Amino acid sequence: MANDRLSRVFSALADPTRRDIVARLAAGDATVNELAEPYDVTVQAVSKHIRVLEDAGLISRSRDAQRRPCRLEGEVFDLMTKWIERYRREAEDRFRQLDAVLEQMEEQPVTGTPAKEAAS
Amino acid sequence: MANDRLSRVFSALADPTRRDIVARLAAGDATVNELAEPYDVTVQAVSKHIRVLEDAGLISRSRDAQRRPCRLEGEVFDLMTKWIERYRREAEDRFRQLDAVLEQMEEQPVTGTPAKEAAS
DNA sequence: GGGTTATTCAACCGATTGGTTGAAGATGTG
DNA sequence: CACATCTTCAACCAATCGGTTGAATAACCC
Repeated sequence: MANDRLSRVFSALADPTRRDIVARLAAGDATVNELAEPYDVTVQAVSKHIRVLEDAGLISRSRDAQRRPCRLEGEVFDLMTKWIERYRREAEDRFRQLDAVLEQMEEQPVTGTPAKEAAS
Repeated sequence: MANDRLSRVFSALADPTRRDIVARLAAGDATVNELAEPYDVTVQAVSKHIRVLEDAGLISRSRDAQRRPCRLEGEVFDLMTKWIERYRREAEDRFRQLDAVLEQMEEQPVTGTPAKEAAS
């Protein structure tokens, strides 16, 4: 369950260590060992984190001898942004609508029809 | 662990059912029962999902008799968008830089200084 | 007050997660 | 080839997660 792309991306970014790794990769490519260095967990744990980020499509990896340098992939961010912006906009639109309704109610207070719909 | 705001938000949105709930709330407020109706899980399960969304600050709730209508909160989206946009921009900048470097390498191929920095 | 409706609490369960240790691959270097 | 380095695989563990059922709250309606 929750195997779709968006779920994997959000799930990957739900961990602060992984977000930190993303942040550091934004400054430049790095190997597993380099990425693992600042944290006080084993390099295997970081390797797992990187796997999660890779599966989510947030990073890609090449090969340089024994090293597997990680690179941040910008594309996936669009996927998130699109989802987020869509619902944020709708929420804001609704907010503006509510404001309008409240304004009108002020001008011309309750007459009849007790308003009780909205969702259904 | 992973108790900071951003972690809670990303984690909340990592579940497709919860994203669906957010999507539906973008169209208008709704009660727990109304939200639970379309899914084939118990209302308790949905209640838990809503709790998670509320703890993440993605929704707020009021009271209407026994009902607890849920409303989408737009603000939190900004938090995500800011984080995302920041690193997306950096990734894209780096991408452009790389392009420039490759271009220059084409014009004037390898001379000396074997270039081996970038991350550290 | 008694019954109904809406929601949550509590305890439990199987799967997943983030971590560990230890061994195995993969690859350059003496 | 032997060895060191970088990375992953495998097995395990405690904690969390998404779900369940059953009981408890909360508020309305007759």
